Amino acid sequence: MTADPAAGLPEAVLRPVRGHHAFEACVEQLATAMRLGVYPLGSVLPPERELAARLQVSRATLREAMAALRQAGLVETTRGRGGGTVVTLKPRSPSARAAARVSPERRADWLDSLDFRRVIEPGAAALAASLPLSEPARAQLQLALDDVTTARRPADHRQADSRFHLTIATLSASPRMVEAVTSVQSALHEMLLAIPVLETNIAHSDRQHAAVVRAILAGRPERARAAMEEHCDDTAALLRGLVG
Amino acid sequence: MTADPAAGLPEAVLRPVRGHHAFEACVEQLATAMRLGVYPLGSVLPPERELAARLQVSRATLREAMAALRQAGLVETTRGRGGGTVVTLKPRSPSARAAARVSPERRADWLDSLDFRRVIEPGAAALAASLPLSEPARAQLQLALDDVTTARRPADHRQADSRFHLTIATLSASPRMVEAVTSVQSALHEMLLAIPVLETNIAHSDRQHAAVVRAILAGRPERARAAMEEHCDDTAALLRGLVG
DNA sequence: GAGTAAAGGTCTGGGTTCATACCAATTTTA
DNA sequence: TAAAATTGGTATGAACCCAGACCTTTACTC
Repeated sequence: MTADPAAGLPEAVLRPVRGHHAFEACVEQLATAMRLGVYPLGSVLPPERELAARLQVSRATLREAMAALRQAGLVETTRGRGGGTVVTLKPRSPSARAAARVSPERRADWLDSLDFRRVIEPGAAALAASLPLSEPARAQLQLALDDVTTARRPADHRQADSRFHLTIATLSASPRMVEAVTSVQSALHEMLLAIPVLETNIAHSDRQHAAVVRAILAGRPERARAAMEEHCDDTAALLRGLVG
Repeated sequence: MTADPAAGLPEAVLRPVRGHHAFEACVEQLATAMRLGVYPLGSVLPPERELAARLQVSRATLREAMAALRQAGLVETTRGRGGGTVVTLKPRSPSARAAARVSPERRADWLDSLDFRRVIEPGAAALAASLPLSEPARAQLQLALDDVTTARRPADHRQADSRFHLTIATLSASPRMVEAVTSVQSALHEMLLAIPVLETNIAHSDRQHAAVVRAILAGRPERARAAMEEHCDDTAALLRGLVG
């Protein structure tokens, strides 16, 4: 008799070993970073050699990605000292394009990201609240919150919101957490762009953001978690019906 | 004036674009699956073509990985119909090898995985508890629990434990969750092997496992989360000192 | 104005990976 | 016993990716 593989596990555990081609992955990462406002309109990307090192690809490959971004109009490049690549991607508002053209796989991934988010982001907030935060860190968090609340146009608000959530993740000081939140925010961003959503209740959302920040700064993990959970639940409720 | 990239975020968000060489990633995934008991000793792996499709690599690349596993003595292969690749890797007991030879990066990753685990596994348990589970799913969970409690040798217990946690993740029905738990369990497994740990308190651990299962089967998300959190905290407390 | 520094642009040789066939061994089945 | 089916084994040419060196443009410094 030979042993059986554990029922059901193999299918779930063995995953595609890498997304796609390296240069596509670079395009994806950089475009995501720009869309989420990590590199907002007008900011300048690091030099090619540095970016290549950070993404652990050769400069040749990174340059292919850059060429694609340039061609797509997301960035512009100038040569010479003091030159570099600046972001020209303007934050987009939610468009009226129907979500009908979305593939079932993507739709499933979106729904998954909502479930995952409800675990990961409250966890990140709680973790951040449980750590002793440096003064600069506290200031950074407060600044990220202010950016969200003062953003006027919806597109700017969207980017500031992503940055806010990413900032909390970085404060948790856990690389895996940052990666998870980045992934989730990217999916969220896609959903919000693809869905002709009623102007979300920004005031409501901002109150929840503020509550999360208060709890983190006060060092109250459970409270931070609960506040973020509520925030995720409200957002998810809004979206779940529209993509289902 | 040009916009600045959001302070601190770029460094955290831009991550290496892939784990380099596809065949190494395949080796890693397969070896992990075997070590964690997803494919226990004596089980037979899926045919090469199927594995290649699942990992989304070419068969040539997958075969390179297989050759490495074969050479390392983890698997054996026979040809012809009914042939295939069987697992020959015997589960290892925690060895007395000191953890001193571990690189600082790995050590940091280990500590990170403990923080991350405290968020992800309780979240997975809660999510699973919040879903209506099919009868086979309930049976699978119960079976996984029984495997842990009845395992005699420490090495078998270790594998059954990994399988138990992975099973909960799959019941949460979230691919991202499964991936996160797999990553965390892999790190945990490394730590437990590298550290000459006192025989952990298996009875205590089993009681906690049982509590988690009860909560999940009863459909009590908060209780499941709390039980799993306690379990993670206890394990982490044991490990944190030894690797720090 | 000459020189240096910092950035993007280009080239080359070699290793990896891919897709797609086709071959060989072995068991099942007709 | 012969044919079919399933599985691992092999081969080939194209596309991709890498490391490193070198060139060009531009701004700052002396």
